[in-house]
Amino acid sequence: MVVFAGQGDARRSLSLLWRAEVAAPPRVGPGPRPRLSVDAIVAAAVAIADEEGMAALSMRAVGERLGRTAMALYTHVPGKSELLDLMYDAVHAELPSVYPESEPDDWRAPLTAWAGEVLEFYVRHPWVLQVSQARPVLGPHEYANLDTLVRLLGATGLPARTVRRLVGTLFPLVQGSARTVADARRAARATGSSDEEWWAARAAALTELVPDFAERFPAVVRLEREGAPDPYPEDAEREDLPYPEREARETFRVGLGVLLDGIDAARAGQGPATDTGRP
Amino acid sequence: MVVFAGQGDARRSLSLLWRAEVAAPPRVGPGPRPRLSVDAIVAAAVAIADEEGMAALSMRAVGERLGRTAMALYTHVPGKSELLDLMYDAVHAELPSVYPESEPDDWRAPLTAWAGEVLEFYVRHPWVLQVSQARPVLGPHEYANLDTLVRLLGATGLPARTVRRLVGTLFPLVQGSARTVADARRAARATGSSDEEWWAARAAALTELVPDFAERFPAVVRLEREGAPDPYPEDAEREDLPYPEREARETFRVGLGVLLDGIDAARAGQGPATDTGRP
DNA sequence: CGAAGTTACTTTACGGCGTAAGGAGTCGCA
DNA sequence: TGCGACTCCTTACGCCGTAAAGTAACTTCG
Repeated sequence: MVVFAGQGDARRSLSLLWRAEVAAPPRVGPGPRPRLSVDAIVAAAVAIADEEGMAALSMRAVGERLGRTAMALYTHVPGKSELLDLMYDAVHAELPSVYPESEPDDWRAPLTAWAGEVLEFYVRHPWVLQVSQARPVLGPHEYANLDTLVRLLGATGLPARTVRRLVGTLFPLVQGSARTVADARRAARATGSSDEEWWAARAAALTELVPDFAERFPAVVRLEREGAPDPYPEDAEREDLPYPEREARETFRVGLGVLLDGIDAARAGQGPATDTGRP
Repeated sequence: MVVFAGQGDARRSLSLLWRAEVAAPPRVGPGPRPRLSVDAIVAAAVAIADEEGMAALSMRAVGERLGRTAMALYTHVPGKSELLDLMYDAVHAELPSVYPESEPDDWRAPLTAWAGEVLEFYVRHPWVLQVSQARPVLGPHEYANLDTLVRLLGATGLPARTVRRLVGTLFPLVQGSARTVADARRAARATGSSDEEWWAARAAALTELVPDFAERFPAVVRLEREGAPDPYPEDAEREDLPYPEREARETFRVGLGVLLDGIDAARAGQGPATDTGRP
């Protein structure tokens, strides 16, 4: 009728994402009372993805969990990819937005806390790392988290251009670590022995098929021999964790520390590496 | 018959991955001459993934491209996931292993070159970033690339433990940037205007549905206003590239630079952030 | 030289997936 | 009271990975 023609798709997705913000008419009109809701669908889908992984997430599975058929979902949600967007944004609501500074002008502690919080978040919901971000989701809770990070990075005093680029650096770092931690945790859950068997079979076959491995990849072999040892005293608090996960978390700590050191260097010099205008 | 019972799976996968190394009997025996080969199958699969993306990669599609049926592949390859492993390792053969130093003891230039090379590699084969690494592939070319990185990092003089952790930091960084560059490039290919339309519809719907966006996410809004401008003189060489890709590449450069600055700091101090043993 | 055995590939089929199309039942309102 | 809007269900289509069984090509052995 009026001018809105054609853009229905973007509007539909976005109004679902921001549905809490839009004043919800308190349900009138004809038709049977709905026994399903967007929130219930999203919650069921998230539960499946959390418990059984992304591969087990199907429209039929979500419907079954709610005691409905798969097709019933399509009344409330345009399709699976939009449902994924909704799941993605919904879980991001778990992330806090306030990170106290331990002392005035302390940007490092809040940033570290933010990264740690996001790491735990990804480990709780590893499927989030598999949601394609080819086109951004643009939901409220993702924006809130982004806003938080930008605010914390702003405290470094670095120019907006640099902040923008550090955002694009911090996210992959945390995500990469989260993937490793999540994998370590999954491997630890897998019957314990069966996973070791897998590795044993793999290693045996490798040494048999590639007897000259050590000569061909000396650096890797040396690293595996020298790089792995002694859990650090600091991790005593975490002694409950299995070794691979401790390793992964330590990698995260070190990587983040190095990056923050680099930010510090950029701050001090106002940026040999960040300001690209040569003198 | 003999002792090898049970472990056939790992052996099968690994001997396929390392098949070039294993002395190939020059084909004798009965039966029709094979018109298909592992290499041909892997090449066809890689071509499909490169050209049409991971979603278009199906056993039927690979078979069709080779003028065979899908089931014909199963004579040469155990299944789709093993084929993915083979594709993954095959393309890694493109990565060089020698990165010259510009001057003696220069670890920074080779590392930067390595990261750049790997970035271009991921941009050429973005589907590689979608191959699940829950269990490592353990192929020869992946090992070669890993060995190269470890060697280059070894030149920093940092202890093996730290090197090990930096490996786990550098890969996600490059992969994250590669994802962004690849997305930017794909967006640029998509008819040009249609992608802008998508954004326009999105933005219009957003401002309509969330009129108080600027008040709720002030940091994000400020960043978008201030962080985006002026392409740098250094990028003149790249003036051919569309703006989003230039942005993504600049993010990569800056992020990597900051991380290398952090490594430099760790080297200088032998590590406030990397050596975790408190004094 | 022919039968037997091995191998490469095809055909058919099964149970999954996302979702289009159409039908059945429930409710508010004219 | 009945119309129209609405929720949910049934059925069906064309994809997917791959198991099972059949066919034809080829070497080897009797």
